[in-house]
Amino acid sequence: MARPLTARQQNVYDFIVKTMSEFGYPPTRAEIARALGFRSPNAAEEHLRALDRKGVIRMIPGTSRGIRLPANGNETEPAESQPQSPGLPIIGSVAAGSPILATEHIDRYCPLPADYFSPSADYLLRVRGLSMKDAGIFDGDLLAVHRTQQIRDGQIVVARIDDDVTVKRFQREGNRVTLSAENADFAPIVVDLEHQHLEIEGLGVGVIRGGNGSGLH
Amino acid sequence: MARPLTARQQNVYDFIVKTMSEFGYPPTRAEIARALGFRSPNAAEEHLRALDRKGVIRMIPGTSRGIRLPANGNETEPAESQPQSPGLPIIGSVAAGSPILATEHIDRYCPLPADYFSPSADYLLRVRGLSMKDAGIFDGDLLAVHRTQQIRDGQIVVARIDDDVTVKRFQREGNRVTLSAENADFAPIVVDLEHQHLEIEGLGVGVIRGGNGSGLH
DNA sequence: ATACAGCCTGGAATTGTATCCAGTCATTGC
DNA sequence: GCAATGACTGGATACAATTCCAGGCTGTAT
Repeated sequence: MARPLTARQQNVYDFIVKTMSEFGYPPTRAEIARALGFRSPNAAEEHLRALDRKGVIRMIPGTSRGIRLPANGNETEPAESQPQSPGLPIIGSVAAGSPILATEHIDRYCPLPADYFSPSADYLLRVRGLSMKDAGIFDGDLLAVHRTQQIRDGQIVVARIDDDVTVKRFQREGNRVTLSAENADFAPIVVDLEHQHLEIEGLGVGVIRGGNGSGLH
Repeated sequence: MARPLTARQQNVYDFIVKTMSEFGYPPTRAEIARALGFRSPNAAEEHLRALDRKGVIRMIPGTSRGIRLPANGNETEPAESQPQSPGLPIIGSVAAGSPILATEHIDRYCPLPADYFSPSADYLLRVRGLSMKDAGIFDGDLLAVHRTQQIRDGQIVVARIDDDVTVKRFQREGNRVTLSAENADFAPIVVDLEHQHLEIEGLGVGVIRGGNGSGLH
């Protein structure tokens, strides 16, 4: 399934979602063109065709405002869309192996909208151990993760090194990446990108503690 | 507010709701007429006017499919319950004076159900300062609070001493209560219940960090 | 080099839709 | 009896909206 929307296509899609949640009906070509600054409704039409081809919308021919959003992952506005999402999935623990993203392994949800965090959270990971205690992340906490590879220095990331998944603070100097724990008992991990493979699973965007009866200690 | 819809008006209204939940956009006059067996779109138009007059829909003039359902009761089958509470109120900051419980000072909500925590949370407080950093509560974090006076030793409480509100760990020995910060830079506060007044606002039951774009540091 | 997708302008044909006008028929309240 | 309201038919008009056609300009694959 080819799904990489271009930046412009994403703009159009976002405007459709926004319009539908705000007004209750989809926009016309002219409205899209006006909102995005096109001088021709045809520009909007072509973007709609592209979005339909990629499967994120469905066009109903010959119908005014004939745009549908198939059941799918969307975000932006909660507002009053009918499918009430179960919330953010809790997909596993860090330091207890690899988090598994398959739906069948998700047993719990935290009823928070994804866009409560910014950038928006894609899933939650339960953190094991105290390696990040000086960053305020304790054993049993849920870490909200935004799935991305774009990391800036000093941010907290979920990284995978040889099938080992950890939460660490990220620092890069040329080809050397340092993953630091926030706890004096743990030594930093230095990865040489030329010889070792480092995969970034995502960016830490939030922490939740005390949910599901785990309490506060 | 006169609101008794006639049977026919109810039919039209039901068809609008059904169409919107099924297709994602409202019907046209012609579609309503076809569905209800009218031979003229004008019949639908007049019903729409009546529904607009009675306030159950809103018509947007000059706009195709320009029908909106104002926030209101809906029915049929989409299994959509609207009594969606706004979530937990964020009622103020600790260490910046007294938290005010009046509704007019609540500007933000965290869209989490109260019973996500256990015992359930009644409100959220934004914590200022680092006095609880060793307990994983950092500056800017939201503390979920369960309003109660029943505290056990070692729990984290929101306490009020002479109009000063703080978050501390609670310890009681006879008539002497010790409120300890979780930070070596802060000295514990010892309260003699015979001479000083100590009011317990509630019990800390959870922590949320990173919401509302505050990010993770 | 050439082809192709993405992204856009400008114009125009055609159909979809909202909306008005003129009536008909029945029911209800005054 | 008469006005008011609800529930329509039938037809007409003007604008809203989709959709096609003919381009241009930028990249990135082949």
